[in-house]
Amino acid sequence: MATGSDIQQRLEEMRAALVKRGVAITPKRAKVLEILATSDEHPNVGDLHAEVQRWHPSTSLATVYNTIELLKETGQVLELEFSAAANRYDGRRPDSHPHLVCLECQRIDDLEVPEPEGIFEAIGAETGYEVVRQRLDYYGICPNCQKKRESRLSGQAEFVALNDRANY
Amino acid sequence: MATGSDIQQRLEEMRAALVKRGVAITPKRAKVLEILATSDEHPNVGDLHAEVQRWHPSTSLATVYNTIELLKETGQVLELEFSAAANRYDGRRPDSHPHLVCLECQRIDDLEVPEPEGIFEAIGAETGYEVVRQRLDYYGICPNCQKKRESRLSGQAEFVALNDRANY
DNA sequence: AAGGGGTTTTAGAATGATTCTAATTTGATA
DNA sequence: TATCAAATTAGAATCATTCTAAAACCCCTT
Repeated sequence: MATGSDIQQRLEEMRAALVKRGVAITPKRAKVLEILATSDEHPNVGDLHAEVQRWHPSTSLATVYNTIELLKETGQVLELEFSAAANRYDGRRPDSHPHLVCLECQRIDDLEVPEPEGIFEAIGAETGYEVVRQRLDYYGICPNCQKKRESRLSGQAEFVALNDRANY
Repeated sequence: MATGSDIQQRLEEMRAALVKRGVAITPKRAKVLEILATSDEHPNVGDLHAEVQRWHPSTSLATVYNTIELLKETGQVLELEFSAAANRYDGRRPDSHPHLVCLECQRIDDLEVPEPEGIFEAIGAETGYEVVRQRLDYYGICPNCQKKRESRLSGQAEFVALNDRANY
């Protein structure tokens, strides 16, 4: 679990990276950084935009995209790409690490799985690729959505039958 | 390496799945299936469309999308999603398995990595998720693109210096 | 206090993959 | 040959993201 000082430290890293990159930490950018360093919900650009607007109502989408681009360039945010939905962002752990994705509510959780030591090198030796990062996601149904399913089913047995037949 | 009979078998599975699903195997659909069962290049919809058109010039994009949708529904094709580029499709191995993705030329190779036994269940027990599939991709530079890089560099040292300076 | 000059921000247009829609074509069957 | 559902089509719609050109902002110097 992230403590307050974890967050402060992460925020400081992000700021330092942008300063080194030569751009200003404007109030709107600072707010994007803060949300990313704080949130464990892997927000998308729309989420970030809405939240920044609570503090700086004139903020445009372009500013959020622009800030994220800067963070990506400096390796300070992990972008989780989706083709059927907006991309999601992880600012608390910008290194590539595994996630659990709920296919029903689109919730995304971090997953603690130790990386096999030297896996990039091993794959490189075998395939000739120079591996620089990975993506490992598990897709399924989160506990909340499982509960919702159960209560839907228990109350309405006749709908289950219909649903089963739909599988032909 | 895939033999002729591997491909025939795969093709037969696909056809059977669509028949069971209750739709016709039209000539255009048959061609999409054939390309998917044959190709190891993980084509995107545009690639498929262009190839089908060589045989059936009147084919529309919609037909390709529609056929892929049917294959997805019946678990007969693996969709590799990308947000910055068109999705890619693997019809030879429709089960989720690891890939190597070249960041430069977008080549995608299958990767043989044994799945840890019972990993879905283990993650489920730990997190409460009901895991149904995974995605594991390694991103890097393929051997071809590495060679191209080297020859670019060796011939043009002055450009290297310029490039290095661009990193500030 | 005013003016310059570069950076940041903005609104809206452009892009591009994918999905949708409504009309047309096809093909099997009677 | 007539019928009717399934398949196909062209083009419109959608939507996240990127691009563009103009406006706003900020710091520095005078």
